[in-house]
Amino acid sequence: MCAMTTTSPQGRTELLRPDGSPVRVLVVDDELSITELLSMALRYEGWQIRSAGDGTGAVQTAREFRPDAVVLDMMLPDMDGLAVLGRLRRELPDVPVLFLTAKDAVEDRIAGLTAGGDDYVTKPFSLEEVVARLRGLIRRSGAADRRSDSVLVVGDLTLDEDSHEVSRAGEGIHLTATEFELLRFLMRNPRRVLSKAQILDRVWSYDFGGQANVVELYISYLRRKIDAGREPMIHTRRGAGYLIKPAVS
Amino acid sequence: MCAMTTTSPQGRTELLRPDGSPVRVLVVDDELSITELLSMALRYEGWQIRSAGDGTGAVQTAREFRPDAVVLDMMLPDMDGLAVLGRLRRELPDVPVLFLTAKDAVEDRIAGLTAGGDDYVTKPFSLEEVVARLRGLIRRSGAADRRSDSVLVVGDLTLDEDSHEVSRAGEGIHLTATEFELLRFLMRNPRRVLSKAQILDRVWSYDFGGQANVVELYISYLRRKIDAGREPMIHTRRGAGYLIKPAVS
DNA sequence: CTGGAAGCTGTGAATTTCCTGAGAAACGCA
DNA sequence: TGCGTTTCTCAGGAAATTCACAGCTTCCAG
Repeated sequence: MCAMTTTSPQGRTELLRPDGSPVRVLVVDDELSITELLSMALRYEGWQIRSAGDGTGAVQTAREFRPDAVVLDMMLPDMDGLAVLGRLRRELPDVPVLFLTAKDAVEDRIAGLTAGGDDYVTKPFSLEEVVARLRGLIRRSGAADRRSDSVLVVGDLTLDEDSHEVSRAGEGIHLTATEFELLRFLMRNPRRVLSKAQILDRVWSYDFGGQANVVELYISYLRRKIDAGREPMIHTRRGAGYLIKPAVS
Repeated sequence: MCAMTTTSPQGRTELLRPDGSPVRVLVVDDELSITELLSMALRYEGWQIRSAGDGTGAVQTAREFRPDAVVLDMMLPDMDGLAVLGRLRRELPDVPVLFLTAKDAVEDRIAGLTAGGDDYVTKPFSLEEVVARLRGLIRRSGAADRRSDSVLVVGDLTLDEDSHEVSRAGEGIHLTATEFELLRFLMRNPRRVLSKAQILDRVWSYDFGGQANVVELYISYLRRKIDAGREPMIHTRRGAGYLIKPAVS
């Protein structure tokens, strides 16, 4: 009845640790709104989340929580991001870290860090991006059970999360970054109606304040590239949202 | 926490908690008429309901009531909706929340709310919509989730609440949003006569002031699409209402 | 058999929702 | 810096949906 399954609440396949327990992620940011937002979204992935508001708390929590991955803001009140990283590494030498950083402060410091297999996203980020990067990190770190499953397939449409390659019926399709994220979100929820609000919340960055019809616009772009001439896979449910499903159905 | 389903003697599927006790829902709104309306409708679902009129009361009640889901008006007298959400989350990190919000306030403030798996409906809402969304949230918040839970079946007629797809005898049928909600209401109460007043109260928003014969109209639409030629499933009980049941009977 | 009540449905108009072209602004890269 | 690409706003138009109205049919009581 309540047995552990490999199917997440969304009906997608879920990352699990080798022993079947949920993946653990530690979120470190001093802005409460950010930790809340991330905690929510990552819990929804079926992961176990703890959060900390500063470097000291992060190291402490890490020590007893033993996370499989850490989301770490580089800008913390009490400690420099690098210092936190150092101490984290002393506790958990192999844990992969996803850095959160301001847009402009990227190049200099992060570049070297990600060489070790870590990754980063810039603020403001989209949740799809964070989730995707985290999944990648966890998958590559070997903490998760199911390895090398980075390809989403819906009908004759495939999307590779690692190489960012998309093709339909074997034919390669070039997508822009936003188009790619939108399609990934759709494909991670096949045959499910996703409202424009859900899509906006998930695919666009959390501070996006624009018109909601960007979703319509990008759906329109995607259709041009994905459905173009062929049997349509992206469908509108008027008054409800959009969904993707195999063409033959 | 995980929800399971059982079938009541009336032939109606209801959500239950793992230990067999009824699902608990906390309703938070400052308008008494709204909390009353919702409490009534949700109790009718077989759920256990508590209500609160402000943020403080909501947090207090949540602490001891431990609800499985919360219906939360974004516009409360003492606290901002987001503030209430924050405190609720501290008490119950994983409880799903259904937000009630004014129609025009959608764009600005909802951003980010559906990201964590929460959902919202705009005022004025229809009860069917609230119930359906709540069922979805509760279902998805549980560890065990079977896809079939989202599919209603009556005879050879099926309705998928996730994909919003309807088919009879395997043949897909396109329904508009209102038709879909009406059919869902009928199918959730098979073999039961539903009066036009009941239907109006559940399927149309609570402030609907139009002609009562919209129900007849939409029943007519549905028949054209569902029964069209085939053995009829939607029946009129003159002077009483309508009911749906399997064709062979 | 008949009249009224209840229910059914065609017509059409108002409204909502969605799609998409055009162009401005922002971005990335050389 | 300059150029091509990407993102996004705006607005017009197309299409779908909702609903009122009114005439018609069906049912039933007397």
